[in-house]
Amino acid sequence: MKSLHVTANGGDLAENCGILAGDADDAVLMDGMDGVSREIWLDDHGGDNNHHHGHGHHEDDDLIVHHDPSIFYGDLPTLPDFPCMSSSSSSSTSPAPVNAIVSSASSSSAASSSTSSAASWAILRSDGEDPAHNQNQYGSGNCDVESSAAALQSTASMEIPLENSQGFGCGEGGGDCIDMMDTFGYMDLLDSNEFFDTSAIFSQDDDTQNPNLMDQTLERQDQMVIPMMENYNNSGGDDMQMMNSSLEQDDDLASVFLEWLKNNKETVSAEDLRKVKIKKATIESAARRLGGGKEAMKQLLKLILEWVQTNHLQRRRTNTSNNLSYQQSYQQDPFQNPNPNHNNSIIPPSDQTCFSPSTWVPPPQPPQQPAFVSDPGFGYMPAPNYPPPPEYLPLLESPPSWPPPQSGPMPHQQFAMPPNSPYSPFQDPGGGFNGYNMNPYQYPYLPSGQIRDQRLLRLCSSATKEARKKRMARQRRFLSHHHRHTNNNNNPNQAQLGETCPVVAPQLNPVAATATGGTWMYWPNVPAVPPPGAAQLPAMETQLPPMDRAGSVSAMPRQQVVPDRRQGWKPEKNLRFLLQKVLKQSDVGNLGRIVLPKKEAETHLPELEARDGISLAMEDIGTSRVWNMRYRFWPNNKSRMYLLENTGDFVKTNGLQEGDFIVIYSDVKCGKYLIRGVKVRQPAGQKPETPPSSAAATKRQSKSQRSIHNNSPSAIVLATSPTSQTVK
DNA sequence: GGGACATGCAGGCCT
DNA sequence: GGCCTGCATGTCCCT
Repeated sequence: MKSLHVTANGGDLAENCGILAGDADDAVLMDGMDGVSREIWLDDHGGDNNHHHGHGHHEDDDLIVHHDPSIFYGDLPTLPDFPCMSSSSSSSTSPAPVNAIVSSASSSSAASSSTSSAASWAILRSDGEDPAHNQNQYGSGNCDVESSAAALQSTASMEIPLENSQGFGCGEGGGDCIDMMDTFGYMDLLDSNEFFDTSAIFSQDDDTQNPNLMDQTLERQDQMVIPMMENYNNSGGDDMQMMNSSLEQDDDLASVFLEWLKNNKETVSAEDLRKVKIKKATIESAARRLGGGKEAMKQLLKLILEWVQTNHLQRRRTNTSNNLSYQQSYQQDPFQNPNPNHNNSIIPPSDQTCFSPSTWVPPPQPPQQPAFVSDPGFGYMPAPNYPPPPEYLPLLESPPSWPPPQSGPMPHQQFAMPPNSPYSPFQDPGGGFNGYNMNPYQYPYLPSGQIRDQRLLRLCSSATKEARKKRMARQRRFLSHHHRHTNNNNNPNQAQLGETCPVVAPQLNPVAATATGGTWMYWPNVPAVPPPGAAQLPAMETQLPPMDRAGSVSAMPRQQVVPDRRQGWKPEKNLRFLLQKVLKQSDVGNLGRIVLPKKEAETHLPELEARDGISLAMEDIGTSRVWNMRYRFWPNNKSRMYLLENTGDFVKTNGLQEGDFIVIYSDVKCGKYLIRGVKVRQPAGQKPETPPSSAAATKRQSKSQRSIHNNSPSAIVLATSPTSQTVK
C-alpha cells in the first residue's frame, strides 16, 4: 500500500496535507494530485513503533542520525518521516544513534552556522512569553498547509514518526531525516545575528538546557541534508561548505524562513524546530512534486513552518493549560468519561504516546455552550482532525482532514457528524484513549479522551482486532438505544444539526452559485494541481454571487488559495465538499437508495462498523429540509458498496433524474452534513435528457458518467446557458 | 485480475 | 401482488 503513515504526534501535517508519497512510487503523489484520494493513516506511534519499520522503508533510508532522543524527540512532534518515500537507495543499516552531545568533528563553518542558528532561536524565546499564550500569527494557522497540501496531496498515507524518546521514525527507524533547523532553519539566518543570544537558548526547555546543545547543533549540521541540493551527500562536514553555498543562493527560501521566524519568534523555539525532522527523500520528493526548484522548496518550507507553528502552538496550549482543563472536562461532564476507571482517561497530554495534537486547529475559540445534549447513544464523531480551510473546500474535492476510516471509528453511532462537529455527541464508553494531544478549545464539548480515542480508533493502525471487537461490543450495546432514538424522533437531525448552526442558504451552494453564473460544474475529484481547464474556476468565481448572506464565499477554488491564512481564513466559509455522485437510474428509481462512491464515502463519511450503517442527517442545501438518511454498506465480494438510503423523497423532492448529481458537504463550522441535488439540464439545442430508451443508451450513459466520476483530474464543466439548465 | 459499481433478482414482509 | 431488503452478478475500468 502506498501509504505515508502519519504517525501520532507528528501526524497532523501529513494528515492535513496528504503530503508526499513514497518515493518508491513516484506516482503516489501524483495520484494525490489527481485528487483520487488521500489516505492518511495515523499510527499509534507509541504503541507500535515497529509499524513504521514494518513498511520496510526505514531501514532503507539514508540516515540523518538523530543523536540524542531527548533533544530531538521532545515535546514537539516531528514532521513526517515518510518511510514510504524512503529511497530505495537508502541505507539498510539501522541508524546507529549518534551522541548529539559531542561534535568534536564539527567543522568550524558548521559551528559558525549552527551557532548563529541556535542563537537566532534563542532570541526567539527570549521574550519569555509562553508560546502557548500567543496567538498563531498565521491566523488559523492550521490551513496554510493546505496550499502546499494541495500540491502534496497524495493517495498515499503518510507516516510521521512520533517524537518520543524511543527514537521513533527518523532516529530509530533510520529515516533519512532532516531536522527542521538543519533544513530550513539554517539558511541565511545564520547571518542574522541580530538575534544572537546564546544565553537564552540554554534557558528554555529541559532538553535545551543541555550545555552541549550548541555542539549538537553544530554536529548535526554536518549531517543534515538540504533537499535543494540534489547531489548533496550528507556524509560529513566537508559538504557543509557546499551546502551553505547552496543555501546562500536561496535567498528566497531564507527570507521565507526568516519572515516566519520573525512572525513566530514568540511561539516557536529553536528547540521546536530541532525536533522537526523530515526525511531527505521526503523533502526531495515533496519539492520535486511541487514543481521542483526554489519555488517548490519555498512552498514546502512554508508548509513545514506552518505545521511547526500550528502544531507547536497547540501543543503548548495543551501542555500549559490542558492538564487542568483536561480533567475538568471530564469532571464536568460525567458522560464525557463514562468509564472513569479507564486508566487512560486523563493522561496528561505530555504523556501522550500515540497521536499528535490536532495540529490544524483554528485559533482557540472560547468554548461555547454545547448545542446538544450528551447522549451516549446518539451521536458519533469521526476523527476530529481539523479540516482544511474551508474557503476553498466546498468546491473542491478536498483531502480528508481526517484519515480514512480504516481503523474504525466509534461503532456506536447513530447520527454521524462531520468532523469537528461541536454537535457531535461523540461517545466512547470505553473511556477514551489519550494518545494524542488535545486542544481544550478545539472540541469543547467533547471529552478529550474520547476524542483521542476516536482518533486512535480511526487512525491508529494499532487499533487492533481486539479493539475492534470492543468497539463492536459497544456498538451492540448502544444499538438498541440508537434505534429507540431514531424511532422516537422523526427528525432527529435537529438535534444533530444543532440550532446554533445557521441554515445554509441555497445560494451558499457553490454549484448552485456557479450555475447562477450560467454554468454549472460537476466538481470532480479535484487534483491538487489545477487540471487542464481549471483556470476557469477563478473566472467563474467572479461570477459567483455572494455565497452567503453575510457576504462570505463558501467556496474558493483551490487555485485561489490565499497564501496568507491570516487573510484567507474566513470562518464563515464553512462548507466542506465531501463527495458527489452522478445519479444512476438505480439511484433515482424507487429503491430509495443511492450508491455512493466507495472511496469518497470511506474517506469523507464516518466509517461504518456495521452493515446497518448509521443515520445521517442531511440538510438539503436547497430547501433547508433535513433528510434523515441512512448511510450503510453492503458486503460486496470482498469489498463494500456504500449506500445512502432513504433518498427516495429527497430525489423526488428535488426532481432528480438520472444524470443529475448530488453533492454532499459537511459544514465544518456546525458539523452537519449537507446535501444538494443538482439537476442537469441539457443546453438548448440538445435533446432533452430522457431516460435511456435502450440498454445501449443506458450503457453509454453509464459509461459516460463513470468516466465523469473516474476522471478526477479534469474538472468537468458543463457550460450551459442560464436558461437551459436548472440547478436547484 | 481485481476493484468499483450498476443493477438484477430472490426472499421476506406488508397490505 | 407489491414493496423492501440485501445479496449476487455482470460490466467497466484501472493497475
